Parts: sequence; structure tokens; C-alpha cells
Amino acid sequence: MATNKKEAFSQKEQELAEFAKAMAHPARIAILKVLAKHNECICGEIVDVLPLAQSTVSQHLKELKNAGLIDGTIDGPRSCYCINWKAFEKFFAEFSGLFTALKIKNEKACC
Amino acid sequence: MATNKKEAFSQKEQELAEFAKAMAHPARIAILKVLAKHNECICGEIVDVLPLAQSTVSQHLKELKNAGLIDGTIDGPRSCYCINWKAFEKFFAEFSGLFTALKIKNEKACC
DNA sequence: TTCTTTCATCGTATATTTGCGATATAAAAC
DNA sequence: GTTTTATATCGCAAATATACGATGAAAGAA
Repeated sequence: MATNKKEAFSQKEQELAEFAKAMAHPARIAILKVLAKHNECICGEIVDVLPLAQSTVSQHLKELKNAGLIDGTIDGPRSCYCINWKAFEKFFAEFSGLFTALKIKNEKACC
Repeated sequence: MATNKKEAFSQKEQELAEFAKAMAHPARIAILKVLAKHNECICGEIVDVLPLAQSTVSQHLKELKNAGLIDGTIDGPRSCYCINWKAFEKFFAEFSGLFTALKIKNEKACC
């Protein structure tokens, strides 16, 4: 039984995991790359670049948005997405803070 | 049909996604934290700390090992795990390289 | 040899993710 | 008004992930 035990972990652990999960698919990495490359916000260009159907891309965009990695506004038939650098940096700092801080004191490998 | 389209993406995108996936669960974040905190390699102590069954923890350890984030050696009844800092750094640099480099030229938000 | 301890792996059930086609929606073009 | 264009959402099927108990394996203790 896959009874969800995620709540049993700390808030921070869950947040980090959520962030990682949002990036845990090549399609979403590719989307982030496209969004980062273009200065202006991209809509359906992503669909042209990716080897996926429009509905699938839209779903991935939704997940990235839910995770807070990107911002998006819907303007009728046209939508506008862009990377949420602030959120990105926050999580990124949390990651490195968690591990690089600990890394200093035990550099030696043991296995 | 969830026909796996992951191969349609670049090697680097897949690697980054694999790395992210390995961290995409609070239990695995927690395991990494425990391994990082203890200078020596940990075996069953992780099971005591986490709110999960031994078999589940072992499975998470296996995934982390497969992803290359930790090293592990089995010494009969006792096993020894520790963080693979080299691999960790490599991926971490790849992440930041991918995004922070791009961040410089388009700091302005558009949405 | 026969326990005991420590862990990995197998089998299973359930939950979540992934992907697509079909359909809805909403503004602009006609 | 109708049509077109761009995107979101729904519903479904297949794949993966999550979790556990049961069992297996391997080394040391009795």
C-alpha cells in the first residue's frame, strides 16, 4: 500500500523534494532551457521545439507553474510564461546550503 | 499511452532530470542529510531515524546509489553508505551552469 | 552447527506520472 | 455573427514510483 508518508518529513525536506520533482523530467528541463534562452516570454514555441503533443507540454508547464519555478499569465488565446528567478534562486540556495555546508567538515570519503 | 519519450531529449537533459529525480522524495533528502551529518558511513541508523520500514529505506538507498549520489559497499551483514561528493558537485555545477549563466542576460521579468 | 543480526531483494497493492486525443475556452480576425 | 488561432482541461491507458511484509543471504556469536 503506497500510503503517502510524505507528511512524516519536515517542511523543508518536502519543499526541496517538490522542487526537485518539478525538474525530474527531461521535458521540463528542456522547457526551462527554452524559457531561459528567450528574453521574451514564450507561448507555443515550446511545443514546436519539444517532441511532445501540445496538451502534454501544457501539462508540464502547469506542473512547473504549480511548483513555482515559472510564472504564467493567460491572455485569451495567447499565454506568457517565464522563469521565476526569485523562486529558483531561493530553492537553489537552500539546496547548496543544505549540502555544501555539511561538505566542508567531512570531505574525506569513507566507502 | 505513456510511451516513454525520455530518449527524445538530449543526454544532458536526461542526466539532469535523473539527478533531480533522485532527490525528488523527502525520504531521500532526509537520507542524504543523515549521511552528510555523520562523518562515518551509516548503515541501519537511517532506518531508526526515518519513519519508514527497513525494506523501503533500502529501496531508497538503492535509487540514490543507482543515480550515483551515494556510494555503498556491502560487508556481509553490515553495509556502508556515504555521499559521493564528487558526483554531487558535478551535477550541481551543471545545474547552476545551465541556469545562472542564462540568468545574467535576462534578469528582467516579463510576466 | 545453529542462532542472531543486518541488510537486500521479491512479490504485491496502491498511488502517481506521463502522454495523447478530444474537447472546451477565449480573444482576435473575418 | 462565424472562423481561426492558441492554449487549457478532461478522460483515458500505460508506465513508474512508493510502501510494506515476507523471504533470502552472509557473516559473526552462541
